[in-house]
Amino acid sequence: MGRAPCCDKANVKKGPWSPEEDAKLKAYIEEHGTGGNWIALPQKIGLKRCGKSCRLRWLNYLRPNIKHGGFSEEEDQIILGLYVSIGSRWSIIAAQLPGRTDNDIKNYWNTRLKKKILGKRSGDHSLRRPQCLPPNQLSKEAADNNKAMMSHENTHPQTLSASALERMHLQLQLQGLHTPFLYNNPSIWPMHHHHPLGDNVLEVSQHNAISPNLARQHNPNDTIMTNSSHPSLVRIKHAMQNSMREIGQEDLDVDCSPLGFSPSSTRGGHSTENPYSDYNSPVATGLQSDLHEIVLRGNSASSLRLQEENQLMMSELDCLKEMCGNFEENAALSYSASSLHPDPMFQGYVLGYGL
DNA sequence: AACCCCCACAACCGCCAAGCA
DNA sequence: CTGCTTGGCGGTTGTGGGGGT
Repeated sequence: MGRAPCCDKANVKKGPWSPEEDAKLKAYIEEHGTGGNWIALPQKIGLKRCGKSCRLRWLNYLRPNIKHGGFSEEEDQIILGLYVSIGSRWSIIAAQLPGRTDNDIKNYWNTRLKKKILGKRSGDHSLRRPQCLPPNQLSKEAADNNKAMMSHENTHPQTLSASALERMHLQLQLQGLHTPFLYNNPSIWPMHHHHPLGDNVLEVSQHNAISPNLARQHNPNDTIMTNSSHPSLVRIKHAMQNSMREIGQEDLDVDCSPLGFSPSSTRGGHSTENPYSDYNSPVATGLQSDLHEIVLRGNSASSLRLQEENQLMMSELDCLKEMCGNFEENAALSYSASSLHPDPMFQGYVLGYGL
């Protein structure tokens, strides 16, 4: 048995609101307020609309001081910065832009801003994978293939969500970086040797490992980035900090978010605070758990030798976890995990994911 | 002029969590 | 504790207008 409908769907009007309906709703709410019950409101004012529809109409269109269209360059920067940082949590992003609604920002992002950013590259090679389709195709294909993709993700942990990939694309686009490393090593690209990040991968150089164990397992063809003073990491962090400063959000901590995880614990929340601001928060801890889970899932069918290696890796990760207090070391964590993973395909995946 | 396609935006849908009886 | 109602959220669809052929 399904969920009880919020209203009598047979007797409610759908589709665009007429000026008369708008006037009725606006006049009533301005005089009486919502009464704390949207479901009962349409009956009170004689509107043949669903309560949820009334609420949405009020919040997104009729409410005072709502701005429509005409997004400024500054607003673009805020939206972009926050999207890269926290993903599609539109209500949180909207909270940073007075007069803008989450719906408005969502629409603006999906129809214009994303194209403006990602569409700069003509002949976009990142479209080689279905998850990297342009926005309009992305939503349609995502809907069509959702079940298949979910199933695929269960059995192929190296598959990134479209959202995570998109955010990585954007980050790299913002940083304007290139790479010869993964890009030049198709053997480690997951998904039928299609690069997980399209053509944008950060260039990193070989580096001292954080411990002898990490160094011991270091594949000479691989790249380990475990030192927080590594120039590339410092550069990324500064770029992130600068972009946050530019949009007037220097108090927003950029820690953790560059990993690109989308912690489920924040889904549906009502908080407008930055979920990544505290490394020891449940969200940040969840981030680490996500990484552990990814690594473990990748190892689920490992041999005994690989299991032992995995055990070693996990203890290394625990050490790193203790040390992780900022972005640089979070990046290092993902790099270490990728470098240690026994499956070359998986190494490439986490390596990319970490950025 | 008619048709088609694309785009932008409004609106809807289903899920989730909080609150309450 | 359980189940129901409600509000909030993000994803998706529907619709109308503009431009191209």
